[in-house]
Amino acid sequence: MTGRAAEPEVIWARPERTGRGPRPAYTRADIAAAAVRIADAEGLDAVSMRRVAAELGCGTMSLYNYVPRKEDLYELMVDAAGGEHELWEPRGDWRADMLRVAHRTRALMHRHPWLPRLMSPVYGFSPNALRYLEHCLACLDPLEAPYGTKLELVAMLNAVVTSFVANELATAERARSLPWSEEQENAMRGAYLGGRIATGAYPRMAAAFAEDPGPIDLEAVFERALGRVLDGFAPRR
Amino acid sequence: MTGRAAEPEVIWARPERTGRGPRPAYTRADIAAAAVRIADAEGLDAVSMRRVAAELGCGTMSLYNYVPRKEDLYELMVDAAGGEHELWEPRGDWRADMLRVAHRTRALMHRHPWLPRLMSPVYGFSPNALRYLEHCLACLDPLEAPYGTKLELVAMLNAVVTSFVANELATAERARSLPWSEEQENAMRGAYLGGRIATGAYPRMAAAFAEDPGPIDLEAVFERALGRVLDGFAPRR
DNA sequence: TCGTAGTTACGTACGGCGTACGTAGTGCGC
DNA sequence: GCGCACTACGTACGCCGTACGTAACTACGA
Repeated sequence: MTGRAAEPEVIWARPERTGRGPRPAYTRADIAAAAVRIADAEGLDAVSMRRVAAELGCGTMSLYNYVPRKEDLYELMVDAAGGEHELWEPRGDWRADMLRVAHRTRALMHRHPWLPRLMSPVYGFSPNALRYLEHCLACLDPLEAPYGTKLELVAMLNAVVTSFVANELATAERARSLPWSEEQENAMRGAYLGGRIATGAYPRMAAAFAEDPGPIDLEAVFERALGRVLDGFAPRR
Repeated sequence: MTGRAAEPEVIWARPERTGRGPRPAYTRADIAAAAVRIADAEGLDAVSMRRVAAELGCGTMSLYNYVPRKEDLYELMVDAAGGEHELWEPRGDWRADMLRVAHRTRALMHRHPWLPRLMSPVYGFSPNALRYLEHCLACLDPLEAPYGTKLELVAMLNAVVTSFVANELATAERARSLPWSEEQENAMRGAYLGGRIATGAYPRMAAAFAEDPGPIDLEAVFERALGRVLDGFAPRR
């Protein structure tokens, strides 16, 4: 063995306590909670090893006893958020159950607006992610399809929900790091877009914007999107 | 006017040349190309203002004459990549045309693996994004639906493609910043997952993994996903 | 025609980041 | 009860984005 720093590992496989040495002062849950608190209050970019350590009240480098790399801290955060997902006994209607899953996921992301950004496929197998996946599959028991198809359904639903919420939250989250307000940002991007469209170079875009001046009902758009995804998996008759 | 540093602006609205002062040494395209070259070769995290300036052969701070903030550099990159999208005259079959769009988008993301990470909804209105959108709408001319629905279709297709490719590339891109190889990473995550499943706590996951030992055909999965999205928008008969 | 305002170019510097490394103290397993 | 694996954490390094100041330069208004 040359250097042991480069040994691959998943944080979930590493035991929280090994027996030897002093009792650790914090649990993984403590650390995740601290990081989540910071991200909720000040945005994901405020989550640094130093900041989390300060929140916990310990030295910066002590954190590295619990979390080998910053990426693992992110994994902890995603898993902690996933733990808030309350599951239920499926009622036998897979469509209704999956709609419920999607709505809860959206609500979760509204509560933790940094979630979409961390929703990398890599973090897909944390303990709570496994719980969540198993629950989705349970909801899909009534659907007659191979598990492969069911996994594709879950993946697609998650993709659509994540993308939708990311869109919803985009400017709001962006505004955190900008030296001007969200309203200014929106006004300015709107003005620019209007100018571009007014050139006549994008006739269909122009028509699209001219089409319906009514306010967009995000809830309806979301519901429609979910319905379409699920329709794609309904057994043909 | 107090400070003019905080005036909101889109980089695309700012003229490349104002007339006064010395002739700029580079164009926006030069800068975008340099950044894209670095990201392609060394990963997105290697793209820093210093690195891009070095690639161009100018001082770090000179870059800020062209690009007010690093985020704008990202916008430039996304737009430059979008410029590679070759468009065509729609043939009248919106389904076939949208499939083609999706396949080209996927190919583009394979060529520029950092694209999914930058595919924030905020960058949605760069010049080439507008071109792309207009082209999608042109492809959708034969589809009898309001423009709102068509935009929803494009958004959903993009979400699915982006999520799919992000999944495809996940470990490969991740391996760039890890001190161990992609194979080690995969082996280790696989071993961990196998261990979790072997506990029996996730019976459906276990069944899913036991179901089909054959190799997954990514192309087929992709095609199926696209088909399902488009089905959701096909006019009911 | 010429002064000057608005540019470009870019060196220096600041505060922050992730984290490698070394040292000191602690408590379980042999 | 010895030793080792662990915890705690200060220091330091090399990055990062970027604010600011200075010098050279050019097109415009007088």
